[in-house]
Amino acid sequence: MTEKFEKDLLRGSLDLMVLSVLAEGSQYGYSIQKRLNAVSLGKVNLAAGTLYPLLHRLEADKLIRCKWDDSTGRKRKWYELTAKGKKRLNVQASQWQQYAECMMNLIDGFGNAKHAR
Amino acid sequence: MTEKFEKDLLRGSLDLMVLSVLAEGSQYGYSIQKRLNAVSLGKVNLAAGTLYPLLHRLEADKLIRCKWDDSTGRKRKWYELTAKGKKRLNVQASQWQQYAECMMNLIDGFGNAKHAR
DNA sequence: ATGCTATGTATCGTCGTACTATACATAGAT
DNA sequence: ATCTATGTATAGTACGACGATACATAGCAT
Repeated sequence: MTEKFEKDLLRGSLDLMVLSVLAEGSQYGYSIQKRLNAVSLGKVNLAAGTLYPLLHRLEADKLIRCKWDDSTGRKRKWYELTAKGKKRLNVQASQWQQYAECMMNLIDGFGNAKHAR
Repeated sequence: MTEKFEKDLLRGSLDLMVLSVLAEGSQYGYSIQKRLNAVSLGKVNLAAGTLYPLLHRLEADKLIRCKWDDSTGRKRKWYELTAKGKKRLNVQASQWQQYAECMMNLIDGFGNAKHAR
């Protein structure tokens, strides 16, 4: 049974996750949600009440821009990265990797699969 | 100039960090603060207002236990992991590693040192 | 002696964000 | 006709990291 990550684990990296997904190409809210769920093997399952405010925040910060499209039957709000958003993605990703390296050093030896079972 | 990590990045992993440090041996608050600062190359610099409530929380959850010691001149509150704390450390570390793997897949290609400079 | 810095622990109020619950609407399937 | 999946949205809540503040002592410099 795949369990969700503890919510606070994701805190601070959800923005980065969404920006990363959008870097693969334009998406709308619901598809971002499904995509994150897929790449995380079910462990990231954003509630709508998390995702949409987050998208609105990114948009307010000019990191993404959107346009409505109802030409395909469904009314969807498509998002894409702005130039500022791409820059932010690089900065955030870089910072996350430093953070990860730091954590790895700290927890090295604990929680390895072979010990945790 | 080394900059601190964004605070929200740490949220959800500070407990794990502190548990990891205590797994190296008993420490008191101030020394934990200094130790985290050292291993993170200055990027984790916990404010006292962050650390002490955190320690009290871990203690309330029986993950750590403490005893005062003023035999060395300084009055210090020494903390050590409980059995429950060690278990929690393994679980949290394992979960963090899964989270990290997931993030790596997502942000692979962004923020690499060679791209970010 | 006096002041400054580092050490050491503690609490309070604020802010941001992830969550649940709720709401609404349409498409497709049974 | 009803149920599920799709699709977007807001309101209220919970909680942790932070800055500000407080207090006390040790050691050092002037």
